[in-house]
Amino acid sequence: MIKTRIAPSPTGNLHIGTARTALFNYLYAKNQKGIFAIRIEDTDIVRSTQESEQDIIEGLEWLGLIPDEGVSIKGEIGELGPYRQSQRAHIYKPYLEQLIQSGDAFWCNLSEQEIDILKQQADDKSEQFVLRSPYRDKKIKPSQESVLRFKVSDTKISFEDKIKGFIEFDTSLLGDFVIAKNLDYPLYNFVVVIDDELMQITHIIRGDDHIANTPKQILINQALGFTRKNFAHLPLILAPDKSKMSKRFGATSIREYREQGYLPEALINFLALLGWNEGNDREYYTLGEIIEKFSLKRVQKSGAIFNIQKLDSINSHYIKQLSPEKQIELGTQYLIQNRFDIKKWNERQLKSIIQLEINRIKKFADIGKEISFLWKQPEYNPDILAFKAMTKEDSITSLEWSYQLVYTIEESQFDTIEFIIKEAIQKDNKQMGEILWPLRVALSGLEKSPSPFEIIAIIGKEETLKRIQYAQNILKK
RNA sequence: GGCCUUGUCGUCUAGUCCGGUCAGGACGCCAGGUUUUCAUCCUGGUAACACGGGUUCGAAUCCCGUCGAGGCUACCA
Repeated sequence: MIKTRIAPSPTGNLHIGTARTALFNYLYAKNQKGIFAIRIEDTDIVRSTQESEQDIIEGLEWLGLIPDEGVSIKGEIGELGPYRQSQRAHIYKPYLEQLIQSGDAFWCNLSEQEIDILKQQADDKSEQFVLRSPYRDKKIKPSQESVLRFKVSDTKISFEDKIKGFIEFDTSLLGDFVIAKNLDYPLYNFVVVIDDELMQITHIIRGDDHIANTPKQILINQALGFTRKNFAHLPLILAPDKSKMSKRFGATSIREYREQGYLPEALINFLALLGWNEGNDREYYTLGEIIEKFSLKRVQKSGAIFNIQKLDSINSHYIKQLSPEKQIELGTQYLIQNRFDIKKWNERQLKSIIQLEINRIKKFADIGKEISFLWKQPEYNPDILAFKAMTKEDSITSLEWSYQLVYTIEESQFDTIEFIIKEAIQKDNKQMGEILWPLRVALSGLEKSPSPFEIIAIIGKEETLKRIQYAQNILKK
C-alpha cells in the first residue's frame, strides 16, 4: 500500500503552491488506491500559528483534498500520530542519540564567526568552501553553544526521481550540516526523515526546491537503517515574472481565491493542468476524473507560470455548469458581500438578477459591478438615448410607443415579455434598434447593459413606466 | 561562485522515448457571425521548436557545445 503526505508549515495561510503539492500527493495516492496523509511541520515554534494551521486544513478540505490520515478538521485520524511535529519531540530524541552513538552525528562548538573565518580562508585560496567541522571526530560534551551536526563522508548519493529522472549528488561538496540545535530541538532535515519512516510514507512528492535537501535526508535515512523512499519533485508554480510566487505577486493564498468566488472544482482543474496533462487536448476534469487518469510520468519537468486569465476562464466555465440553485445561493451571498440591498427584491427577481449576471462574471466577487441601475433610477446623458441617427423627437416617439405597449402588459406575462415586445415591433413595422435601444438605455442609463426584457422582468411594470417617463422628460428639457 | 534542475506560440501545453503530416489544442489577443448594445455562444486568424555545430536523404525529436531561466547553497521549512 502506498502512502503520500503533505507536510505544510503553519506559518501563513494555505499557499497556492502548497495546495498544488497537496493535490498531486492526493492524486497519486488515490490513483494508486493508497493513503493521503497530512502532517503539520511546526518545529519552528516561533513562526507557527494555530490560525495558519486551521486555514491550511480547512482550505485543503474545501478543495476536496480530504486526508485519510493525520490532521483534519475533525481532529487527528490514524494510529501513527501525533501528526504535529511540535508534539513529537520525545520521539525524535532517541534517534538523535542513536546517531551520536553510531558516530554519524557529533556535537560541534563552531561559532558563526569561526565558520566565517573558515569560509574566508577557502575564499582566499579560491577554493570551494565545504564545512568539515574540526569537532567531527572529537566526541565532546555538549554545551549551551553546541549544535548537533551530521558527519558527511565523501560518497555519491543518487536517486531515481519519479518526475525528473536520475539525480546524483557528490557529498564531498556537502558540508557537515546541522540536524538539531539540541536533543530537544531537532531541525527540518532530520525530523522529516523520522516522520516519513514512522508514518510509513512510501512516496515523497514535493516541490523541486527540495531537491537539494534530498541527499541530506537520504544520508540520515541510511544512517538510521530506514527503508528507502520514492521521491518525486514537482516543478514550482511561478509568478508572471518567472520568480517564485511570493507576496509580490497578487493573491498567493487559497483563501483569497475562495473569498473572491473561485470554485474549488475550477481551482483543482486549473492547478492540476498546471504541470500535468493526460497527453491529449482535454482540459476539463472533475477531481475524480483526474484521479483516474493521473500519473507522475505525465507531470511536467519545468516550472509553470500562474496565469490568472486561464483560471478565470476555467472558473467561468464551472460557474455556468453550476445548478441554478447553487448559482442563486452563491450569487446572493456575494451580492450581500458587495453591499447590495437584496431585501428590495422577491425571490423571483433575485433569481433573475443572478441569472443575468452568470454569463458576465469570471468569479462571484464580480457580481453586481455594473447593475446598480437595477436598484435606483440611473442618471445619464440624454444624448445616449438615440439609436444611430435618431433625433430627440424620434427618441421621444420611440419611448412613447414602448410606454403604451408596456402599459398594456400584465406583470404575469413578463416571462414572455421578449416575445410580446418583438411581436409588437414587427406588427407595427418598427425596427428592433429604434425601439429597443432607447428603451434599454432609459431603463439602464448605460450604452452597454443587459437587454431591456431582462431589466423589465426584474424592476417591474411600475418602475419601467416611471423610467420611460423620466427619459422622455430629460429629452424634452 | 559552486551544486542541482530546466528550456515548443505572450501563457498552459501535445508532439521528443521509437527522427519523416503546413508543429496540434486551450487561454489571451485580433477579425467576422449572432444580438438593439454588452456579455454569452459560433467561425476564422495571429503566434513557438533558445542559439550554434554535428549525425542523417531527412532533426523540435539523437549527440556535443553555448546561452538563458529557476532552485539550493541557514543553528527556516
